[in-house]
Amino acid sequence: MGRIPLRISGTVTRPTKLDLGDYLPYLANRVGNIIADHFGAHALAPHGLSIAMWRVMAVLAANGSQRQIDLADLTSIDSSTLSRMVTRLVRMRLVTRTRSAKSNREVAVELSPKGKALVAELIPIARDYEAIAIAGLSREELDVLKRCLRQIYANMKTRVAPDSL
Amino acid sequence: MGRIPLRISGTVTRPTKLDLGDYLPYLANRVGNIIADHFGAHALAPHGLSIAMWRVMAVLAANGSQRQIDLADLTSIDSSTLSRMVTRLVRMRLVTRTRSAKSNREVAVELSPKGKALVAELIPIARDYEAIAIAGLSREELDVLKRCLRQIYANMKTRVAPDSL
DNA sequence: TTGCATCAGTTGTAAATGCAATAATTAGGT
DNA sequence: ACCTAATTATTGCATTTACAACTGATGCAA
Repeated sequence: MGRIPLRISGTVTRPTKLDLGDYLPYLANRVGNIIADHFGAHALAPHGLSIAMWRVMAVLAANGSQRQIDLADLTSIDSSTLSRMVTRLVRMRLVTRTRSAKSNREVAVELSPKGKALVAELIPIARDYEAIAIAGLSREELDVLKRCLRQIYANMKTRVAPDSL
Repeated sequence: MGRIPLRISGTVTRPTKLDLGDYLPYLANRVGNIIADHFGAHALAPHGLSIAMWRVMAVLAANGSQRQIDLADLTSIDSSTLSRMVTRLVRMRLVTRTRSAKSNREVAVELSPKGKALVAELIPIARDYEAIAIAGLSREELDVLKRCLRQIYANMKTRVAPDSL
């Protein structure tokens, strides 16, 4: 993994600045957060939902009934946090939590009718925010952008979990 | 902001699923977080630093001495959180906090020599992680990617603060 | 100058988070 | 079948976080 120090007049020098405006992880994080913050403040907060809760509901809407551990994996939320979050969502009558049929230690989390209705209401708004975000980008640029992001995620994912090594 | 409902045989139907794998805010967030997590676990944790702390130090390295309120703005960290964080960084002898010369209510946060040394040590590692992330992307794709991310951020930024409106 | 608004930073407090430990169940090997 | 290991979810607890209230300092208008 060759970081090559530049050698100037016999002395090894390393750059001591990182131009954050050109640093990909920073750019990606910033973009992901600013969109989420706007959507959260305008669309989610009125319903008492956090961004994390929204992600859970979106995953449930897209993939159907899930075990908590799968939800945790798909949303990158710690399973203990998720457990308490599902409790809250159940209290809000947005999801149901039932013991799985085939395995008594598993739990099946599912959108309730009320949850489905709310997701259906929020999805177009989420799309609106995406549209605002990508304004001015061409179809081709957008394709490249998404493909690259998927590729990068795959690159990091195969690089094993962040805690191993 | 035209979300166009599709009208099928007289009934207005709205899509009730969001394909997260094709949804830009999700993709961006996921990418930003997975890189940060890897870097945090491998490079930062051994030094007792969180990702938020690293961002503060990177900003200080790039932009020099800053007031806390500016740091808060540049890093998107709440000013109260930042206040306590700077206290920790001072205790670790990585930054200094001195009363600003021209205004007795302001504070000037600056990297200490030890902080500078640590940043200089970490920057090449940060670059390594960026390199791992973008493996397989062409120069052109990378340019498009970064340009698009900058554009998107600008789009959202002009859209006023997330709490106004 | 005086009074008031604004600004930078800190602190109080309740809620949320993540790690570790635990309970409860299932899977696998011999 | 039996014992052990692995899996899933929950809870205890210390840390972290964000919002609000507050302190102190500065700016500004009359």
